[in-house]
Amino acid sequence: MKWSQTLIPTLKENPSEAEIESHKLMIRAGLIRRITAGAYAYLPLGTLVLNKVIDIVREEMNRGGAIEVFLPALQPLNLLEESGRLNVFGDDLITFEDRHGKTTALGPTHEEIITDIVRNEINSYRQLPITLYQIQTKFRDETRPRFGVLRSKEFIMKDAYSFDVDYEGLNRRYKAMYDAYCRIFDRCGLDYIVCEADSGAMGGDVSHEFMVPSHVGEDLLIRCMECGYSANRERAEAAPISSKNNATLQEIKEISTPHTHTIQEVSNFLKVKPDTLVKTMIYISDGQPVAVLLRGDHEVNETKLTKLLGQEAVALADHNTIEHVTGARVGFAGPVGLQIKIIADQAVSVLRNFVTGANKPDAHLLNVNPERDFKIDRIADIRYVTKGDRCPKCNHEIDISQGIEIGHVFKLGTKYSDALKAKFLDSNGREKSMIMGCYGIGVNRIIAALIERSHDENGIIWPLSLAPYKVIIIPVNVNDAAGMKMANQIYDEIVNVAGVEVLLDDRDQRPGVKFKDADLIGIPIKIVIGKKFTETKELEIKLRKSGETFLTPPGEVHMKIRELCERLSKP
RNA sequence: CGGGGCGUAGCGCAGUUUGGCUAGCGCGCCUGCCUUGGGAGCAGGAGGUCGGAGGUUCAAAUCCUCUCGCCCCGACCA
Repeated sequence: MKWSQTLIPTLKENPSEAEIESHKLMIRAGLIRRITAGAYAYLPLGTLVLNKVIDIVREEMNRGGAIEVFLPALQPLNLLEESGRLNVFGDDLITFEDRHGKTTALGPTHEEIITDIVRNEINSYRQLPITLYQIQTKFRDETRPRFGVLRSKEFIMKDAYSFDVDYEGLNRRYKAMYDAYCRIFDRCGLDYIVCEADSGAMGGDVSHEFMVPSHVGEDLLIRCMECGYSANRERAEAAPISSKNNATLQEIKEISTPHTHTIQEVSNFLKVKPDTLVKTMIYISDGQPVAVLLRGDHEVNETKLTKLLGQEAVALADHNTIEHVTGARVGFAGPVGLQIKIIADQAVSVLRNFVTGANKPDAHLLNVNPERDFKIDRIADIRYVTKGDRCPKCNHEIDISQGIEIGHVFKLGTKYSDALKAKFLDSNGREKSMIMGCYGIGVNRIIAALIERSHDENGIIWPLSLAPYKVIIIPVNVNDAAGMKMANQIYDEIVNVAGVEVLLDDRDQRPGVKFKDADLIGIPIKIVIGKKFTETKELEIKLRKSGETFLTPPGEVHMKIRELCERLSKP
């Protein structure tokens, strides 16, 4: 492609709309333009990169045994009602009314659609297993689109769904997809971490997230640098806190604490650290209030709590219920004297002589101790891991960092096949629910995540596999006939080499402009026809990433390019 | 949805507090000259309903009311 023939609108200055590097660079390099909040247009360069990613995803999904389909973005509400997810998605769902008054949604994901197809078309174990996937635009009315294509209202996703006759089959399918994901991200040149994740609103039991470590990531990664344990925030566990606390039990004492509602206020008022306080939170589970005890510096993990209580969801009790149950305003609840079930976090169970609310207005209790002063009904891990916690596997100190989620694989089990009655007859003629898995990749996010990890002060640094063009030819002076002739000759040669896309910067611009632009758009290999060519008839080949430079006679250029491409495509 | 900020030329911004504007600056764009190894120089030029609507005033980018859009923090988020 010749630069003058395409549209690559580069910008010298940073756009005011962008906050993070990848977003700034995608705009400056002319990959994307914002059309409205959370929706971006891909310009020619961005489209080329997008297609590179899609090609890789498609190849590896096919290799992993998945079969491509293409589902509609328009979805009827009744299927979402049937699966019970209409409420789950709530306001995130983008809907509209058609001319007949029927409400239709723009698909946020496609479990229901694919399950509907499969339940209609597959009836026998003989037709299973099967994994179907598509690459489609998804729509979610994000409360706050952010960071360019990292969180947008409209985004491209590769989503795959597997259907098996049993869990052994699901495990094989899961492994095949997991492996395909590794190949995809490897080929994209991404550094990624696989971490255990909770399956969240998707349902199901086991799941893994593929994360790219980045300080702009919106997810927290809990990792052990010693043994490799990694999990997301919802899922991560900490090693139990040692119970070797031999402190003598002190006498319980009530103390006046006017207007101290929060842990911080109590902590300041009593001049004690938050980790010697215990907070008592009243939750509603199955319609009944339960008390949840946490150390003052810890936060409740509602995902763990929900699972522990065996509920679909739990919620904090409202103020009236709290006052009714505890006899005091919010902020003064404590376990002593409570008539409801008490669940204590493991970290609380090993504390001695701690401070709690007194279940009276403006009062707290000092030197509270379990067993002596109240009874714990259940001890469990119900909190988020925090700094200072230790690895549950090897007890090394845990590391907490941020990451961008680029892929997620779930074992769904029968959540959707039960809800939507996707059943088959097994070899004994018995009807069974299909065992499902689902597997997603954020295609746009791969691009943004890659740029976050691979850029310098001059611009993007593409890996060969995603580069919109592998080679850029820069004739330093387009008015120099000999140089231009050579540029065109080299262009013709390389353009015919399979798989080596080349861009010829034929603009009548000063060399500085062309060099800056070439660096900005991140083309891996640069061929410069300038001073050296005039002097010695040699061409200069320079690598974007390392800055390495080679001088090559024109006759050997295409061999050299081949060689460099081979070298650069190795990890 | 709560809190904060911003809408002035394609992009980045000044001017708004204290009304006087025929609205300015840098980049980009167009023409010519000159220049050609890291975002050159000179000269000339085009480009604006100051987000929109209404109001106050002799006079509004500037003050008031409403409205639309965008960004940031939070809440939210397979």
